[in-house]
Amino acid sequence: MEAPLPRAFFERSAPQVARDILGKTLALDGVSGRIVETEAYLSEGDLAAHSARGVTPRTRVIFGPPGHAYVYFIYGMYDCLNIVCEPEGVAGCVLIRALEPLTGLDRMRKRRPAARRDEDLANGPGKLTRALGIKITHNGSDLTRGPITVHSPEAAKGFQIATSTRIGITQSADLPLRFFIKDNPCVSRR
DNA sequence: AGTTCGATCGCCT
DNA sequence: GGCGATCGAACTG
Repeated sequence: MEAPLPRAFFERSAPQVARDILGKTLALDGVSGRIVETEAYLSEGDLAAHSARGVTPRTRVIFGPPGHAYVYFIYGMYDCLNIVCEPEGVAGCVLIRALEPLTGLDRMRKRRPAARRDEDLANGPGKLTRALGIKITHNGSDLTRGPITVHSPEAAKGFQIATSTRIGITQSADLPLRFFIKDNPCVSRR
């Protein structure tokens, strides 16, 4: 596995990072997957962003330096992984919504017994954190140092990027900030 | 201190 | 397609 993506990769606008990170590899402790679906959350004019109402104990890391994990606990059961973007002091992050499993499938299956097919192991934001073992304790983790890392794949595959509105939000719901690899079977929704 | 509701998932009909 | 699980963050008073 090659070196993790450098901090400069993440020190850009959230929509830019959300597009460019498609096809990259997310890894933790030998378990990894190809990022096939993301959503961008903006620093300004985005009421759906957790950072929209300023710095709180929860949203603190979103305003911190880029390339760190923002992990939050939702619906009493699920952890969701975001990657902090933009220069330090500016909010903005990318929600990782789905992975195509690459390595460590046996461990993913143990952690996700409800998944009937391998495509279902990590095809949702709550599913992929469970499949990889990502929890709230990883909040603030530096992705350029690990243990959670993002890499360019050894051999890049060609793919088309599709865009849509974001899933599961009620405010700022019309912004086209969801990005996914077209026709990939591990995307959470068409 | 109490209330509301959520960037979800899986099971039920 | 609908809904319950399950609990913390944020807001109200």
